[in-house]
Amino acid sequence: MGHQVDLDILKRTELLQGVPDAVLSEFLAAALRRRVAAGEALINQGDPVDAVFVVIVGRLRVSQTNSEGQQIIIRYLGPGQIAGYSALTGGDVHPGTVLALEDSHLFGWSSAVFQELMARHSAIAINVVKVLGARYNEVKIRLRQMSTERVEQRIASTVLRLAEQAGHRTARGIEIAFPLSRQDLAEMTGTTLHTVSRTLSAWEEKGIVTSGRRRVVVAQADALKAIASAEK
Amino acid sequence: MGHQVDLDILKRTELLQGVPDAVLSEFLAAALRRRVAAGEALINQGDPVDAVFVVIVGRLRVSQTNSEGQQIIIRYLGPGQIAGYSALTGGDVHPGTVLALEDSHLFGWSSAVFQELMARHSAIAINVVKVLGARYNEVKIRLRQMSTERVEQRIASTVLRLAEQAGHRTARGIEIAFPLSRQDLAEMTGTTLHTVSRTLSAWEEKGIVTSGRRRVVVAQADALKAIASAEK
DNA sequence: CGGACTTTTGAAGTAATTCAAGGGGAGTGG
DNA sequence: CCACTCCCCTTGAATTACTTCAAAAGTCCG
Repeated sequence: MGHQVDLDILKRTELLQGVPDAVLSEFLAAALRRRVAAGEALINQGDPVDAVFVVIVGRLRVSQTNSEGQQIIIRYLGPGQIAGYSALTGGDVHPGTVLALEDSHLFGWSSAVFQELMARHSAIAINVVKVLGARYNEVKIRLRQMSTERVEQRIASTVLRLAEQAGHRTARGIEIAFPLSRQDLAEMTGTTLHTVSRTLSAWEEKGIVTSGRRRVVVAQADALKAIASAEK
Repeated sequence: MGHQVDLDILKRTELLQGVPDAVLSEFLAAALRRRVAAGEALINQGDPVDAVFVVIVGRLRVSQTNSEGQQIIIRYLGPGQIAGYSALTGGDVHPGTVLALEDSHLFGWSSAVFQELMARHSAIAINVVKVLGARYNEVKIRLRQMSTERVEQRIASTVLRLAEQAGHRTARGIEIAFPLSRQDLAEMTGTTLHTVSRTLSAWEEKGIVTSGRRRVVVAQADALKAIASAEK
């Protein structure tokens, strides 16, 4: 892979967009490359923080597990996105697990290196502020949804969000581009796989979605929007 | 208020700690002062973002309301803490409301001024990253609690957290230093005031807490910890 | 002391979980 | 190529944690 190609990739990440080429070169020089096979963890919850990563190719899932072993899915990561924020914010252990769903390729920087780069280039720190602010707002909205909405609404918003983020137009509707089980949806919406299954079955009967083994296709996005906003 | 006194105040805020005096003077020179009376809003949800604030004196509550008018409490703010992040992260409207619970006094900076100061002093941007990272982690933990824990556990963790953040030792135990209604606790834990009332009554019977009109005193913090971690 | 707000508690109702059992699809190995 | 096995999904039935509805009893403040 050529230097210029790598620069172009970095330039499109949320972390480094709008940064001058000279600075990008510096980042590239300091970057370590990391490959993770599908099913392997890039970061394990509780691990000491040593580096921050940017996804180049692949898809990963960020989750958090409590002491009883119950897990929730925080978010999915795709190309251009940051994994392992704690190296930026000064945490000492990773608060969650980052698992590769597909074979993935990432650039990374050790905490110390990144902290130093961030101190020297405030544009980078400001990018981090923007990205973290966006994540913070997203999670606050999910918290509000968990507090005030019923399961069906939450599943509807979640499916819609995933269709937007990772949707793929097909003849039958918008297909979510990665394998998504009932259990996964349950861990995103704070319910059980049984309830998700019943809900999807009901929607399927009405023609709102088509779904199968780890696969969800949204046929009528507006119907889902109506459900999500409690217009029942 | 003297210049040096103001500097000492700024120095202790989460936003400006560890920053050289010269830079602090610059911030002070650019700061606007704002007073908000108890019961008044500093920021209203949906308002265009124009400034960011730091609490000097007082206590405020950050909440978010959905389209049905249901409200959740995101957090409480005390001296040294930031109100109105969106001016830092580049949002265009405020995602929540910040209401003064007591007469409060704040320093503020317009978005443009702060963005400029942050660009010139990466130490500030790095402080913001740290603070945002901490908030992000807190909200993720609350999201996990909302997803995986029952109401009683959530009320227990919330009361414990508040006792830690704003606790005041008294003869009867740790008293939460500000007025806290059943409704407030309900909006923090995603339940109803009825359930909170029943829960507190049950705890009171066991001697774990004492509580009254908008007042909560934790008598047995370890018992609450046991409940919070599902050791029943 | 009136009146507004907060809290309490019972009773009924319900959304969602838990328990339980079975079915189906995809991959594997004989 | 078929049978076996592992996942994942589905669906009923019973249970329950929590909400909703309703009414009354404090408590604080002007």
